[in-house]
Amino acid sequence: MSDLTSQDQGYGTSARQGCPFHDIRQKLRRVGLRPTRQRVSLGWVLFAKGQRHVSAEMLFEEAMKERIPVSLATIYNTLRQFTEAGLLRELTLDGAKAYFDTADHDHHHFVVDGENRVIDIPADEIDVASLPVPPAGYEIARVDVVVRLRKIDG
Amino acid sequence: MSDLTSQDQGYGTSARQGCPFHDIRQKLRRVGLRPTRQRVSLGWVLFAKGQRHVSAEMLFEEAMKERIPVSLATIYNTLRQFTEAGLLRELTLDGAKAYFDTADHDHHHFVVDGENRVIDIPADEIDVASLPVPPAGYEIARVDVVVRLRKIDG
DNA sequence: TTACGTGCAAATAATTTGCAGTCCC
DNA sequence: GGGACTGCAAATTATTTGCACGTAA
Repeated sequence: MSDLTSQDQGYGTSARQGCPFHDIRQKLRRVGLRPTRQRVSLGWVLFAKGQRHVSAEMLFEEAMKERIPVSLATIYNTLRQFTEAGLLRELTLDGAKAYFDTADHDHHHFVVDGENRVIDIPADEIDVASLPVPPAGYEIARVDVVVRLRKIDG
Repeated sequence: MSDLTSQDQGYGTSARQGCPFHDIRQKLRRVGLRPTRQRVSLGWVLFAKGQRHVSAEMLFEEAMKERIPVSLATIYNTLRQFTEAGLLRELTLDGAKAYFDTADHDHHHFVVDGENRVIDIPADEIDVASLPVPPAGYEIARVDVVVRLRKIDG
């Protein structure tokens, strides 16, 4: 915020393959969020750089690595705002940490019991037949399937 | 612990319908947990009294209501131990709170977005066809389906 | 008896919030 | 310029832990 004023949009030219910054800005505007420097940068990490599952801490470290000046509080705010805007999905696993994944496709998740790792299950590899009837007054907003894995004894 | 010594096992005779305390003791012994006063009492609340989904806080309040002298730390310990023993299942939803449900049947869950409410989906009302192939070295331990509900706009 | 369990209070860990300064439109 | 956004640090919330005492086997 003080030592990076000259890197307003680029964070080094090598990171600009495909120049997705404009796309990110559009994406943010479309959901009513001001494309601020932090949001655009974090959006780039999440949507252009291929980070699919992150916790607040992971995104923070990723941002540090990319020389994106951002505070942890803003990471939390941004994850929340992106989630509320529908750009991300919260995925809460055992333990107290929340994970977020990019929400642009329909998929489910493998999670390994003790590990902090989440693996996508492509939508066509799983099939939920016969959804239950929701209680009166409610409709199904979405269905999350979490397939918990166990290391094969070895 | 000091004012309830005379209620060692009964907590009032009216609560003993069917006298499930012995069953609870057996259940605990079977999984290698000493049937202490607290564990038996909490087990009774969870398994005999029909409490199906609880958070630590809910179980604590329930225990207070039943005049079961138990500390919050013991609630946490007990929930953890029961879960490790396979008597309970942890169900982590959005937000920081963990929920636990009795694990003796195969079922999934409805959850309503903003509310602290969990509703069982009977196993026969949902059907996951075509499970995905787990990554090499792993096997599927269990599949959790969470159907998120939204109040029909009113 | 003796190891295991429990209660208390203090310690952690993740996340949120209040407020002063900053930036986008 | 003005309201939305960010950063910092302090506050909250859920949960864990260390240790002295109590209790089941």
